[in-house]
Amino acid sequence: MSLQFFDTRRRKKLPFTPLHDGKVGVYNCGPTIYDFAHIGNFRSYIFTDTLRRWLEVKGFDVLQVMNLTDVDDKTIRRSQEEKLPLNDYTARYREAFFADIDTLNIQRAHVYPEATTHIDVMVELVQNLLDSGNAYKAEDGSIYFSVSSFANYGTLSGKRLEDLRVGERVSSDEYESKDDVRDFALWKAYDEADGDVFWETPFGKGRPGWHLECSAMSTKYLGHDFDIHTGGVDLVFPHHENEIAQSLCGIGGDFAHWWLHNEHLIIEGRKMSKSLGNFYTLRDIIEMGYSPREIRYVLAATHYRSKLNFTFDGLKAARAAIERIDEFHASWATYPEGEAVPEATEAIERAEAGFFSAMDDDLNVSGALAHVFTLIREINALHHEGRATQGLLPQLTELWEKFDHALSLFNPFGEEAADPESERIDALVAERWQARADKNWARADEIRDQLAAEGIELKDGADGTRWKRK
RNA sequence: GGCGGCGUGGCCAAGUGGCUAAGGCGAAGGUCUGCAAAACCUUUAUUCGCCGGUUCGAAUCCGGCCGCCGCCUCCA
Repeated sequence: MSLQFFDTRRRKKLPFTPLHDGKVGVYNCGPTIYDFAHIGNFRSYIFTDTLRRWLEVKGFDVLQVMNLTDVDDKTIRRSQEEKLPLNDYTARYREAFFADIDTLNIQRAHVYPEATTHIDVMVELVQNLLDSGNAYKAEDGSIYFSVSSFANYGTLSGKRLEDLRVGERVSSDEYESKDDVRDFALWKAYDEADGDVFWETPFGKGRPGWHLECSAMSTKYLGHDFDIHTGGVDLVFPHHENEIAQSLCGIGGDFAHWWLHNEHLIIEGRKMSKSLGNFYTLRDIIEMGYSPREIRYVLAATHYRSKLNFTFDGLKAARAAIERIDEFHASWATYPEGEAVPEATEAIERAEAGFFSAMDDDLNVSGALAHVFTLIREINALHHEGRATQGLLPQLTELWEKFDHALSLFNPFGEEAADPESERIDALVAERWQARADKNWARADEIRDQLAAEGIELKDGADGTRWKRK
C-alpha cells in the first residue's frame, strides 16, 4: 500500500504525493505561549511528531514549521496582570514548551516562527487584501476580511455562509462595526487595554488578528503552495477556513494542499476542563509518577482521528506494555551465538511489512504496534526454544531503530537510561548471585527483599541477573 | 436549525464487504525456576448498540431507532 492520509477538505483517504519530489513541507498550528501546555495539546504535538517522523522513515526530506502565538487577548491580559512586558511573560512559557516537548522526545520543528517577529509579513498581507478589495477598514479602525468577497469560503469545513448561526452565541454589539457579522479581524485597532502592545502600520496602530499569522508565516517558510497543514479539529472552523480565505485572496497560490486534523482527548470518559478538576498539564502527570515514555505511549497508541480516552488505567497498561518491550530488548544480549533461523528472519520481515503498511495507512499506530508485539511474541517463543541467536540481531536491530524513529517508544528516553545508584545495586546483585551459587537461599532472598523494598525488581537469567526499578 | 463523528471482549483499541474479529492491559490454568520475576504455552467477543434491508456473503453498505459527542464563539 502506498502512503495515504485523510484530507479534511476532500473528506477521504488519498495517496500522498508531495509537491516537490522527495521533499515535504509541513506547517503545524502550535501553542499560544501564555500558560503551560496541557496534556491535550501534547496529543497534537505527538501527532505532528509522528507524521514528521514517518515521513522521514519513508525517506522524505521534511521541512517542519510550527508557529508560536505570542500575542493575543489572553496573553496580553495575563502579562498585564503579572506586570511583565509581553516578551518577558511569553519567554517563560516558550521555555516551558520546549522543555516539555523535549521531555516527550518530540523532535523539534526546523522553524518556530513567532507572531511578534513577523509583523512585517502580516502587514504586507493585510495591505494586499485591502488593495484587492477583500478587506476593509471599519469604523473602529480595525481591518476585517470580507467573507462574502471569497466565493469558496467554507470548503474546508463544509459550512455554507447562510447556515452559520450568526449572532446567536456572541453578543451582537461586539460586531457593531463590521459590515457582516461573519467577517473576521485581520488587524485589530489599538485599544487602551492593550497597553504598550501595538505596532504602527500604514493602516493604523494596532496588532494582528489571530488567523493572520499562520497564513503569513507558513507561506514565508514553505512557499505559496505547500504540502501539509495540521491542527486540532477545533481549528477547522473558523481558524483554518479563514487562513485559506486570506491566503488565497492575499497571497495567491493554492496554500496548503493537505489538511490533517487530530481529534481531542477526553479524560476518564469526560471532557477535560478546569471545573471538572480533570485538567492536567504534562508536568502534573509527570509529578504523579508516570514516565514520559508511558505518557507518549498513551497519546500515540490511539489513532489520531479518534477521540482518545486518557485514563490512569491506560497509563498503567502502557507501563506494563513498555516493560514488555524493554524486557524483549534487554533479552537480546543473552542470545547464544549462531546463525539466524529462517523463522526468525521471516518473523522480522513480516513485522516490517505489517508495520509499514499500517503506518502508511493514515498513520495507523495501533495497527503498527500490533505488529511489533507479534514480533516480540514470535522471537520470544524462539528464544524459549533456544533458537533466537546473535545471528538475527543485525536485521532485528535495524528494524527496531526504524520502529523507534517512527514512534519513539522502543528505546528508553535519555533520563531513563542512567541510574545514579547502579554501582551499589550492581554490587548487591553480584553478592546475591554468589549466594545463590553457594545455595545460601536465605541471604539471596534477603538481598532480593531489600532491593524490592526500594522498588527494584530482579530477574534471574541463565548467566546473570538483571534488575530494574518498578 | 445546519454540518459532522462515535457506539467492537472486564478496560484500552485496530479492523469499514469474504481467510480463524489485530494488538496491549487485566484475569484463569500450565511449563520453566531453589523460591520468585521475566519468558513461553493454553483459555478469555459464534460476535461487533438495537431492528430491518441490500448481497452468495456485512462489524464493515443502506434505512430506521436508541445512546454518547463535536463544530457552527476563543480553544490542540
